[in-house]
Amino acid sequence: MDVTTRSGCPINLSLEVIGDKWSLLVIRDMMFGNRRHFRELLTGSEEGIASNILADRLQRLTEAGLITRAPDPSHKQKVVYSLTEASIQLVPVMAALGSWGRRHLPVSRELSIRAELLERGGPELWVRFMDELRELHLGVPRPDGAGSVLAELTEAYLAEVARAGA
Amino acid sequence: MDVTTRSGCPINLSLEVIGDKWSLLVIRDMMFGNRRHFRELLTGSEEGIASNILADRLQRLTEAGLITRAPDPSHKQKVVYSLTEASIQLVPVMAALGSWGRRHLPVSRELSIRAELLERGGPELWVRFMDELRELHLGVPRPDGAGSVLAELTEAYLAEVARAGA
DNA sequence: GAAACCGATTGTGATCTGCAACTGGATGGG
DNA sequence: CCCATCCAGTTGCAGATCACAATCGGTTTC
Repeated sequence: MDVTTRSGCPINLSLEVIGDKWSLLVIRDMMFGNRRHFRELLTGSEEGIASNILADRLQRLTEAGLITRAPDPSHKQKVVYSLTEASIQLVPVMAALGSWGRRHLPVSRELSIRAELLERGGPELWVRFMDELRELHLGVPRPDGAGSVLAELTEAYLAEVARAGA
Repeated sequence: MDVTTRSGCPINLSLEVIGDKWSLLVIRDMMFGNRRHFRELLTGSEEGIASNILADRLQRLTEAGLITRAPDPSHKQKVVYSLTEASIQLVPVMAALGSWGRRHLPVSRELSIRAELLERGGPELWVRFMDELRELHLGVPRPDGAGSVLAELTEAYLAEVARAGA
């Protein structure tokens, strides 16, 4: 659907796919929040995405190959969105962007704890996380006993929320 | 000027600053193309940025602290734009984005050679490059004998252009 | 003194965005 | 069966942002 390409530069092409204010947030919520349904993405968003924008981005990302869409067997009307290998490989981009934002922008403590852990964990942690995402979204089995990076990140986030809210 | 913040999430805040199709390209051209004047950025852009968009982005990025503006002593009307420490630290983001784009999008060989070198060089190369950018843009001296990453990248690019054009 | 160059600004339509209301169908409880 | 609720979106609309071309006043070059 991408008939007009401005240039063959990798950075430019990446921006043509994810260079807007919402696409990466949708992927972030699917990736770190494990949100898989339209409603979850719509109402769970910290930033308050509008339903038409969400619908548009889900469609665009699907066309770009960053997301797949499948009916939910448990509910005839529900749709399950999954990450693809391409979007799973955005983990390092997310980590870099999170590290940079954490360092240079007025982030909130609760929401930046995950970025901090991703930064401290480095590439080894990213790889573990990506393997977990492959299991969750692509059904690729992992060896037993592999811990859950997602759970670690979520726990750390909730602990920060509890501390702040106390 | 950023009165409305959608959330304190590092990724969201980063996107509010550089989450559009042009900002990162302007920084890319300053960073990898060493373009420092309005005209250089305007006419040297592979993607053909419009002058009003360029003016707007330069102003926005200046307000966001990613760019500084100074008169050019050699020409009363010229203005020199420089990267700041904040934008220099976008090097890892650029590298991650370049690696991802190179792997998943229809990039051209000439324009992706730099992304490939950045990926192969890894964080050690990025640090050397960032030191070089600090010297070029912030006037921070480096030890003598430190090679030029920028020159290496540019040479590799030109070699690819020559090969393709031959 | 004329031509070229400098960093922008202006005007114009086209596209994108945010917001609220709404759609047709599915589900669950009484 | 009935009705409230939930589901993934769609529609309409106003305002913001976008791309493109022409142009600005001033500076430098020849």
